[in-house]
Amino acid sequence: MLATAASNSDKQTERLVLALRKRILNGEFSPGERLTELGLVSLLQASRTPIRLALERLANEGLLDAIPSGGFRLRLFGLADIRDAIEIRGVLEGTAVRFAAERLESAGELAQVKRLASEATMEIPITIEGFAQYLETNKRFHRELWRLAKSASLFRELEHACKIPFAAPEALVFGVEDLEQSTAFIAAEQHRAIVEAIENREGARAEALAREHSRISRRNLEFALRSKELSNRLPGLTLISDQ
Amino acid sequence: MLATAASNSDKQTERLVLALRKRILNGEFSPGERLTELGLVSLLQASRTPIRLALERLANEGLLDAIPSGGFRLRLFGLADIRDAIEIRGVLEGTAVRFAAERLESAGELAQVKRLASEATMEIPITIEGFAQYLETNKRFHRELWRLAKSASLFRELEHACKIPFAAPEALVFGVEDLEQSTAFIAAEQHRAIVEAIENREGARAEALAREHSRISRRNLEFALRSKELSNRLPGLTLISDQ
DNA sequence: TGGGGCGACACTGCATGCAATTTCCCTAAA
DNA sequence: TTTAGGGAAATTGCATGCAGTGTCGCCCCA
Repeated sequence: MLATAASNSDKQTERLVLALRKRILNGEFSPGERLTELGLVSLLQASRTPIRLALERLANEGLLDAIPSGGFRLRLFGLADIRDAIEIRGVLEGTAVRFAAERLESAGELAQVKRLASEATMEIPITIEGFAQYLETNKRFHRELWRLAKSASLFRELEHACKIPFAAPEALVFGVEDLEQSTAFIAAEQHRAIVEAIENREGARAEALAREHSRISRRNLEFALRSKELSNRLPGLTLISDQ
Repeated sequence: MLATAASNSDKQTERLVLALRKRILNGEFSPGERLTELGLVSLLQASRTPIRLALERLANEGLLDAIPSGGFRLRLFGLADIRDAIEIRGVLEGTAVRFAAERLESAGELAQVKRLASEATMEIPITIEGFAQYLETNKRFHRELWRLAKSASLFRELEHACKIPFAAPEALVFGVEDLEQSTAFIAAEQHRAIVEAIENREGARAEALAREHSRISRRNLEFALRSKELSNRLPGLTLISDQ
C-alpha cells in the first residue's frame, strides 16, 4: 500500500524499528526471550518481510542477538556490558575531540559548540519542557563535537557505539534532586574545558577530559540502579540483568 | 531449495555476503556505483530476498551506503577515511589492552598471547605457505588481545570497526622486500612490549603501545598506495579514490 | 540550441506461499 | 525417575508477484 521505495527511511521498516525498540526498552520482553516473526506480525500489524528487516537492524545495533539456528533473541545485558559501552563511548569521544584539536583550522569553527556549551551552563530549569530543552542542548553539544572531528569513519563508529542502551551521551542525564544541580555544574565545566582544550590545540588534554566526562554517565547509571523511582522513570533499566 | 533456517549462518545469504564482498574488493564495481537487486540476481544466481539481506549487511559493515530514495551504492572511500579507520582500530585495541592490564587476574591467562607473540618473532619464511602462517598467527595474536579485555561490548565494537577495508590488524601485513624483515622485527618487539605491559598491569603503557602499533598499518597503507605491484596484489586498493 | 515538462521504464518495498529445518512435547523404556 | 526417541507443530529461509515511486530520456517549444 504505502511503498516509498526507500531502504533507509522507508515508512514501514523504519516505523517497525522504532516501535520494536520502544517496546523492548519498555520491558515488554524478557531478556533472552526469542522474538519470532509471526508473533510480531500480530503485535505490530505488519508483514514478515519488514519485520525481519527491522530485527536485522536491531541485531546489529546490539539490542538483539542472532540465534545460530535462525531468528533473534533479546540480548542479555549485564551491568558490566553497559559500563563498558559507556567507557567505549568515552574513548571514542576522546578521540573525536583529539581529532578536533589536531584538525582545527580556525577558531570560528568553534562558535556553535561554544554557544551550546554556554546554553547548558545556565541553571537547569525546573519545568519539564525546560529539562527537555537541556537534554536536547546537551545532545547537540556532543554531536557538534563529533562533527568537529572531521572524520566520517569516527562519526560512524560513534553512532554505532551509542546505539547500546544508556551508552549515548544524552541517555543518562536526568534530574535527581541531590545530583541535579551539582552534576550539571560539573558537566558544564567539563564542556567548557573540552572546548578550551580544542581551541588551544591541546589534543591530549581534550581527550582525557572527554573520557572523564563520560564517567558522569557511569556514575549516573550506578545511581539510577540503586534508585527505585528512577527505575520507573527510565525505560530500559529493566534490561540490565545480573548484578 | 536449500533452506537451512538460519539467519546468521544461513547458506544463501552468507554465501552472498562473501561473494559480494569479494567482488567489491576485487574492484568489479566502481566507487559510487549503484548496486541494483535485479542486476545482482543474474550475477550471483540468487533471488532478490537474500540479496537484499546481503546488501543490508554490507551496508552496516560500511562497504555500501544506503541511498535515501532506496537501494544501495558502493561507498566512496578516501585515503583519509581508511587512515582514520586504522587509527580508530588502534584506539579500540589500545582500550582492549588497557582493559586487559586492568582486569588481569593471573599471569597464566597470558600463556596463549605469549606463545603467539613468540611464534611471530621468528623470521618470516619466504614461502607462500609460511607467509600465510605468519598472517594467521598475527591475526590470532590480535584476537587474543581482544579476548583478554574481557569485554563483550568492546569485542563487538572492535569487530565492527575492523570490517572497514584495511582497518583490520591483519589487513596490511605483507611482505615487501625492503620493509618485510625490519617491520616484522618492529612489530614483534611491539607485541612483546604490549604483553609485558599487560603482565605488569601497566594499562597506560599498553594502551600507548597498541596505538602506536596500529600505525604500522597506516605506514604500510601509504607504502602500498605508492607501489604499483602491491596495488595488483592487494584487492580493494582500487576502492580508495581521492588523493 | 537550450531548457523544461511529460511519459515510460526501472527499481524498490511489501505481501504471501512453499519447503525445509528446528524445537518441543509426549511417550516409552531402562 | 530419568533419558532417549519420534513425530507434529512452529518457525525461519527463500521465491516471486504486485503496487507505488523515483529516475532518466525524449520531445516540444522558445
